[in-house]
Amino acid sequence: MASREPDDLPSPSLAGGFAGLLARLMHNLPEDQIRALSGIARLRDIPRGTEVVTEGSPPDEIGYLIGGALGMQKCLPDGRTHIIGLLVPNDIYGRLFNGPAAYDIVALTEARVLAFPRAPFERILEASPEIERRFLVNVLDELDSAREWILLMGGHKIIERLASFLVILLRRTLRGSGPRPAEAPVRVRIPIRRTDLAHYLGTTPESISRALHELESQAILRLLNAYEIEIADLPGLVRISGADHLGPE
Amino acid sequence: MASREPDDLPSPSLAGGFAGLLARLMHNLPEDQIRALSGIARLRDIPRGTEVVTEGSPPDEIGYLIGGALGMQKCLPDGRTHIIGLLVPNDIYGRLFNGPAAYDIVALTEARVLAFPRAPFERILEASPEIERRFLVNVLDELDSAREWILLMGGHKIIERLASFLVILLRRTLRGSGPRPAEAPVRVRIPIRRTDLAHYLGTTPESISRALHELESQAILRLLNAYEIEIADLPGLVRISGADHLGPE
DNA sequence: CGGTAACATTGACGATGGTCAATGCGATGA
DNA sequence: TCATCGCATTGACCATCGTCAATGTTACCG
Repeated sequence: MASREPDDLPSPSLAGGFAGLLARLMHNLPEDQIRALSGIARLRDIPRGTEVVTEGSPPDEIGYLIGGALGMQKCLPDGRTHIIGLLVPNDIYGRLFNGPAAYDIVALTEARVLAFPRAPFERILEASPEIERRFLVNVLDELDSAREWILLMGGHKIIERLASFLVILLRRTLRGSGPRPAEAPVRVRIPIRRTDLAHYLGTTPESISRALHELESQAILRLLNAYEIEIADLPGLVRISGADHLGPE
Repeated sequence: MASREPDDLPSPSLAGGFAGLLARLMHNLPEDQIRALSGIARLRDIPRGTEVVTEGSPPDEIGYLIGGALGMQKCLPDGRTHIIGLLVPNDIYGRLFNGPAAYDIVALTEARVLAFPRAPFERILEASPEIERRFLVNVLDELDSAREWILLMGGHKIIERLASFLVILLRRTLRGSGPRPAEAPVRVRIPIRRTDLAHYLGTTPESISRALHELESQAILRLLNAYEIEIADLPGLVRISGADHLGPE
């Protein structure tokens, strides 16, 4: 049970104009500003493993992730790397006005981004406070996401952390895709390898594997293959993720 | 070895004018805007245990922490609480333009803050893009702090997490206080109780205690009392923490 | 079609740390 | 001064998880 490619590009067939995407990204913006932004946007496909942003160097672009997954990671002195943030479609990366990046950003899968060259983007922001405020709100949301991860990492048992991860992944995956599919079993794609996921959750691939199969044996989910799972009991997953831990299962 | 009061107010004897503080908070701002901000600022002393911001309700003020410690915490369905962020002097809290707070903010010790009523603060921000951009940069820094914590929580052994915590605490405590005292033993005050610290690091008070005394037995630090420690071997502490950065700032 | 590479899984074992219970210590108040 | 309260510490025990080694599975390449 192992497929070698976690890659997953939903291939949004957008032909030239990004106005729709941008409108969703920063809704309620005046028409002319949407047009100004889409004028400098460039669609880029990024092969897996590419370093999109390198720690210590000021990033030369702001990116809006459309497909695939990016990981923010930090290399420790002992050679190991730690993933400290996962970017899924609809996330933004890059820094503004704010010096060099503090972390590497690496494509964990093949990825597709809408890239804004940094300088023109900043000029547009300076010229239009509405966009800047929209961006500020986006950063505040990122901050909430980060705090959510801190909460996740506080879970003692890794099955709790894994459940939290899946809940968050589910929510973020569904985010931005129309109406919520009510209460049917939902399929989710884990966009990264076990090793990366393990680093992300502060554990090991072996423990990830065991926890996943433990969840399967509890009928919380089904493992279709190494990267596709089907959530069969979402309330149960949520319960494990943080609420209930009185009895020993 | 236990003193009941972790409280600690450095008592900045500022008499009426906050211009100096504000100038440091948002340096490079024009004089008139500093004055506009200090016009609406209010100094508040907050007793320990007070809920400064309550989850779910839009905060009615933006705060700049001067003394003491605030904790951002989340109450889980099972009644436990998790600390997901620690605010030390020079930190900012509060949300702008952005809906209700996602977490409680509680005074872990007696604390002193410079409070800006939300509405006038937002008006000043809307009227002056410089301040707004400054605030954006501050939020981006907060985001970096949060990611730093995620990295910290990824450490497998709690002695690593504790060492990371102490390194970060040291840096944040020193931040904003003049030049660095070169290589002498540094005294640091842990501003919170063992239980809170344990929740923060995703562990238990017992393990915190053991890790602290383990560090002492390695001559990395000395425990003066439950809340005051003296860092005797900073490089050693950094080495154990796994990271290699003790940035300036 | 094999063969190999890359990754996931599984099992065994030992270390780390969570849990429970008991004890120590400092502050506060009668 | 003593009693008590809140918290920190310490010790014993055992569940959990990290580590190492072996095996299973899939994709890719000759």
